[in-house]
Amino acid sequence: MVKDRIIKIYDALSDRYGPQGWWPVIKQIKKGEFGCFYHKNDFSFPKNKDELFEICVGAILTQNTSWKNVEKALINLKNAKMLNCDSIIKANKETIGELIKPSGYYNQKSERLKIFAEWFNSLKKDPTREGLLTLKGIGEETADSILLYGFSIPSFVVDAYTKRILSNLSLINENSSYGEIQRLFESTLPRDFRLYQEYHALLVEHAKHFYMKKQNKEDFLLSLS
DNA sequence: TTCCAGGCAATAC
DNA sequence: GTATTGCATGGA
Repeated sequence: MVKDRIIKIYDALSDRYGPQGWWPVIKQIKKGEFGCFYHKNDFSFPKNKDELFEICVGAILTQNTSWKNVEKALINLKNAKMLNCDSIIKANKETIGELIKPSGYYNQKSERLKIFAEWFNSLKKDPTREGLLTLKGIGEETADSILLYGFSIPSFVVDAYTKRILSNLSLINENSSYGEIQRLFESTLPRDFRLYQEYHALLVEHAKHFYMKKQNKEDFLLSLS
């Protein structure tokens, strides 16, 4: 049964990789120097509103972009004292674009950050998925990441890795929709944001270890024939 | 040099 | 409704 395997896969990944501590947050290493860190076994993040905003910014910047590049962009913003909602609202797109350049698509992303900041600023209570999805630049995965890691609301995040792993294990069809995959997890697992956070992070970790880049994979297969 | 990365919106059919 | 394309940088 598929649902049993969803549980067993979590246990196996958890045994293999241990606690993940997502979402990584910026921390001061020493005076004037910042780094990005995970926080294993600590689910008390985000600690404040700026940190919450930072997680949302990271979720937008990491769209189709490696996290390493996003870190550079986040640290640029932090050094410029602009990793907060007010600063993003006040700054012009060109200024933001220059700082987030390492994360790619900087013209689109700087506009999307400004749209998001306006919305974030007028937020009175916890957001809904539907509300987030009305924003230009926020699709399903980004909305779920913001809900799950920013607001600690159990909304399972489905990304390209999740799809690839489940498809490889024949647990889903190649062309299953986002919603179908999300429902598979959400109808199987206890509704606990900590579990959802760890599970998604573990899938990404496993994919990074196990799945090789296309070219390397082909070379690997060729070497066996 | 080519390919890829923790997607999304606009456009085309 | 589903398929394709543009967006951009840095690392392997």
